Amino acid sequence: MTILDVAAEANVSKSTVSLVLQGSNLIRDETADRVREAVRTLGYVYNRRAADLRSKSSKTIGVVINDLMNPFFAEVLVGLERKLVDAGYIVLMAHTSEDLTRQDKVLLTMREQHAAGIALCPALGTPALLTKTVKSWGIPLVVMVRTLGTGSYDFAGSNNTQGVQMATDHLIQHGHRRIGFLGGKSGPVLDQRLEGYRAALDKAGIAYDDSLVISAKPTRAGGYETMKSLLDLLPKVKAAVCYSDVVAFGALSALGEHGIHAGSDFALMGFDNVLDAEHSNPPLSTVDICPGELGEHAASILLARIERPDLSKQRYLASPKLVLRQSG
Amino acid sequence: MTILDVAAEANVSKSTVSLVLQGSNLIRDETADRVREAVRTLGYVYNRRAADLRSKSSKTIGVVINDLMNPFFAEVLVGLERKLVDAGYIVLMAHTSEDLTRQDKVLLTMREQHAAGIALCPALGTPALLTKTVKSWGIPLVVMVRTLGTGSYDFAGSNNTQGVQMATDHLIQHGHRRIGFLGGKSGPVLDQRLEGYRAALDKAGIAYDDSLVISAKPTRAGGYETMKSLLDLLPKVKAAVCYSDVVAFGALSALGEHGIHAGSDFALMGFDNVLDAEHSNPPLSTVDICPGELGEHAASILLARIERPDLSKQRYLASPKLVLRQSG
DNA sequence: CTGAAAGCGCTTACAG
DNA sequence: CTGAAAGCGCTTACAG
Repeated sequence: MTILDVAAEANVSKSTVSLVLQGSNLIRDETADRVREAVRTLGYVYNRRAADLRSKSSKTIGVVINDLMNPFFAEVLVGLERKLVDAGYIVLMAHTSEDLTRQDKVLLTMREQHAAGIALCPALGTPALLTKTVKSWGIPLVVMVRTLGTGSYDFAGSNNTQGVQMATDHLIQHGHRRIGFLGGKSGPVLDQRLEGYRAALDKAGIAYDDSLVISAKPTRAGGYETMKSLLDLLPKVKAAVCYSDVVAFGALSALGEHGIHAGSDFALMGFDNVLDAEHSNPPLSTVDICPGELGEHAASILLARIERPDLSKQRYLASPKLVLRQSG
Repeated sequence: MTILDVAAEANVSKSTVSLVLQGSNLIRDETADRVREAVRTLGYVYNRRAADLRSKSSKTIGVVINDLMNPFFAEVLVGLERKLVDAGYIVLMAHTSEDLTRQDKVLLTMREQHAAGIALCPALGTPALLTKTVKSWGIPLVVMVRTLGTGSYDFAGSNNTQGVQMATDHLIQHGHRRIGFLGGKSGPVLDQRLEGYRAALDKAGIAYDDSLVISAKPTRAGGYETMKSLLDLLPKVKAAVCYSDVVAFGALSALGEHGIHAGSDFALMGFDNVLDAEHSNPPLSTVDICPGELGEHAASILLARIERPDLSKQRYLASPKLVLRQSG
């Protein structure tokens, strides 16, 4: 079943069918209607891959995510996907679990599939060079969430330094002087967030104390472990800002286990404002960077780049907003 | 840059290049090496779409998910994707947000893209007929999580009735007679889980009480609302089984707000055993259906169907296991 | 406004 | 074991 069959049914040439299918206005309405009628009666299905091959275009976008288990990335992905589908694209999705080998593999696959563009949340340890590599393939790229060196590439992320500074400030304003920083693994995002933490401390004239900063994977388990360490080592600390909401959820669990009530006994701040933060136990005070919108912006940036490859470097940085709930 | 360039570089015909690229053993090792060398020096990239078009095959699988915001589905997706990628496929992902129109649209797109198979978690309200429709397209289909009528189609899900019965039994064995059922929206899964709830009650000689069953969206917000309703209307009820873990997390939040401690003051059971359940506040007692493995099984079923279209109907039903933590 | 012709980058019988 | 030829289902100048 091809356009040839449709052409025969509608008594036109296959060029005419093709033009109608593309919504061209070169064809008389009457003829176009006849073609569409034929499409319907035959149950013809457009073969987009053949069309893409011939026209050297593509309607698929590759998106590579490294941690879907984290609701933050799930929300980013949903926002991104929605926007892309609405623009007539379909997403080739791959999950790396922070595995660089896997990331290279799926990137190659997306290249073989002739993706029109790639939205990448790079796995930890990704070389900054990757942005140049993808560019050399001729595939538009938008990097998400984690910066990849200081080169020139399209990016959608958040102002991490400012955000964590706001969270830390808030704790300081409520009288806390000894404030923990929990979770996060080495990488650009941790560096930026830690910088915000230190900046807030500096501004308040509080000395930075290494033992208050406990690093771990940005997961619930990581948050749980870091909070337990903090409680064991420094039982007098009564406040902490977390690397992310997910880390904060784990910390909440550890707090609960110790019979400590977040909010009244201990002030805890998250980061991201994932949907779950509104209904955690207790509801989490956090820094809102609108994960879904971040994904939508990434999509817009990529789409713009595809349309006009010579655009100057695009950059979206979510402005953090403090959201105060019960935990801190 | 095509196989013609590679052929020229390696001094062979393009047929030979094609054969080497496909790993055929028809080509002498020496020649094959020369071709691979040419591929490397030229930086040639295989055009899989052209190959797929010509050979009428496809290495993409469509997967449609309706609620990625729910960690259960995220875990299913990750398991599914991992298995598919390892088998040499790449996934075309779409998110429906329970929107039937959107679901129809992405299904059509996947058809136009010539997906080799489709893994579908149907949106609520999907007509049972859909399995036949997709079959009529000639595309292998595996339905996930939610059954779609009683027809003959490949399916991967869990034994919901048995699972909820186990959770309810557990509560009954601990002396509870008035047990709430919280959350869940009308659909096959809710019916099955409710059936397990009633079966456990029946077996224990406890009358079913309509006012203890409170329905709502299967989200944290839904769980929060249903628990608040339960607490307001029936303050003497001290136990509940939830439609899902996510609902239970919301319920935990409402419990906390009322100063009620899950575990000692109120027994709460979840369903799914998502990763988060281990580190909620308090850690959630739940029914484990291994979401990730469910996704892997869905992949295996689909892959088997693609390999052998005439296989008899395949069905995977996760056997639920009780996981007792702090909440109940 | 519509048709005949060439071609996108591959694969696959078919010869040799 | 390797090459010449046809063709997958489309699009796109080019005529008319």
